Amino acid sequence: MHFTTTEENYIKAIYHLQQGTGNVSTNDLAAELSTKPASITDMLKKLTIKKLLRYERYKGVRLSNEGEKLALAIVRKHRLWEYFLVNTLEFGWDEVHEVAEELEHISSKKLVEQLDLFLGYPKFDPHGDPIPDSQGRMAVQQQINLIDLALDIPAEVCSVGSQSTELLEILKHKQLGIGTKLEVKRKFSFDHSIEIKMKSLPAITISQQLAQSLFVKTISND
Amino acid sequence: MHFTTTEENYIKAIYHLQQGTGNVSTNDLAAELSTKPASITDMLKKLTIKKLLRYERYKGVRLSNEGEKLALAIVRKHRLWEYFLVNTLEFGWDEVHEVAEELEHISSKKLVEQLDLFLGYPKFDPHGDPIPDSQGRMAVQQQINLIDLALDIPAEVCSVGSQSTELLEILKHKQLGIGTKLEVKRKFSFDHSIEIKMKSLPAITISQQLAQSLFVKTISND
DNA sequence: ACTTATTTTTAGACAAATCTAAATTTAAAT
DNA sequence: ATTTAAATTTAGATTTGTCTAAAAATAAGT
Ligand SMILES: [Mn+2]
Ligand SMILES: [Mn+2]
Ligand SMILES: [Mn+2]
Ligand SMILES: [Mn+2]
Repeated sequence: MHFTTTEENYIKAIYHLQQGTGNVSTNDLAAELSTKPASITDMLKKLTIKKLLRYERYKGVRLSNEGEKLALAIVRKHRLWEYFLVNTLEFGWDEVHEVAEELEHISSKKLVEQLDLFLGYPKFDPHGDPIPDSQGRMAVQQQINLIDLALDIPAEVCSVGSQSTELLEILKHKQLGIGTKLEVKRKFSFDHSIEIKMKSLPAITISQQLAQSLFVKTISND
Repeated sequence: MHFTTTEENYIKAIYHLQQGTGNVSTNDLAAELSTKPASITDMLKKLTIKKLLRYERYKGVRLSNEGEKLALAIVRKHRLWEYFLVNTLEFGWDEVHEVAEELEHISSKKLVEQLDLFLGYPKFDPHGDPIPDSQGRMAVQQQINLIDLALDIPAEVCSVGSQSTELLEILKHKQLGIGTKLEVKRKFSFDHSIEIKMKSLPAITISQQLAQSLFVKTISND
């Protein structure tokens, strides 16, 4: 079965948005793909007929097994090309995404496998995101301690180091929690406190102790 | 200015067909692109507005300077990618064309330049066709003596080693001339004669003397 | 529970690239 | 110079992916 670039972009967008457990909403997809909700609905119907996803009107959408297989193949290509661009062609890691958005749609199976071989079967792309292997399997996401996160890398809190009431209290007060997206802006060597920035909030400083109890993963905006 | 994959394919097809001096006909383009003449006419109008070609109805078409620049950029990408596939990813030279047909439309300028650098600025692709440099310049086509042409390589007669009446006579009789497309099928070590095959004609044998007076170039069906 | 707001879907339109069938222009043949 | 044939262009229709505006369904607020 062959799919258009547009169809593949929809499948990949759904894949990224469905990582939580819930269904993906039409509006979220429209935002992700920079189109209008009406266009999303049309395409969802089309992709449902092609058996790539399970969709019920007004109830959101999830990928079928078929769809997830396709999504992983595209993500695999995207991240392998990013690795190639950075490690072989000496691109900066901040300039590869756009190019990979095009390269991920090249269809040759042999190309992907030979590229993977040539690169030495890398496990993570330049942004720290895992590269699916030819079977769609990938290494578990690296969880980095927030204290070790490099400056200006978008990340998302994915686990906490303790369940204590005291930790919960301070997290609530600072508006931090599982899923919070942030970047580290400064690190102070005096007391190892760090300054972090969350979207649409002023930067705040958190202590070494607090930072050490938070684990983050780099964000796969790929 | 940005162009669609389809537009680029038209430009490249016109480039390949206009290598002689005449204008390119609608029918020839339709055959080359596997579309119908009516579709060609529509697209020619569109590309004329975009100043990529000079077209007058019923009179055929040629690329403008703009169009030729674009064509050379696409051919450059196509042949660089072919070189990459064969020399870096260990493809066979017979399995790269289809893939390069897709890769030639990736738009990143930096990608092409870095790829060229990585490959060491190759001058010819795996089929012997010259690779345009970043300015669109390319090495002159290798002219191989027919006696040295390897078996089963499609080639085209591009010059003769003498202007003698005698040579002309035998060429005419064997239906050989400038532009004749052929492949060498066998080489006989006894007298160094060779058996050649021209499309839609039975194979014929020509002498060492005749073969030595013909020069061919490998055919750029890219 | 009822009203309002938000989300989602439908209906109808549009641009890109293609096709078929018919009309027009150019070329070839008598 | 007509007639015939071939090449090319036009006219009208189709498919894909998108849009706007209006209708329908769901969620939120009181
Ligand atoms: Mn990316
Ligand atoms: Mn990435
Ligand atoms: Mn080729
Ligand atoms: Mn080639």
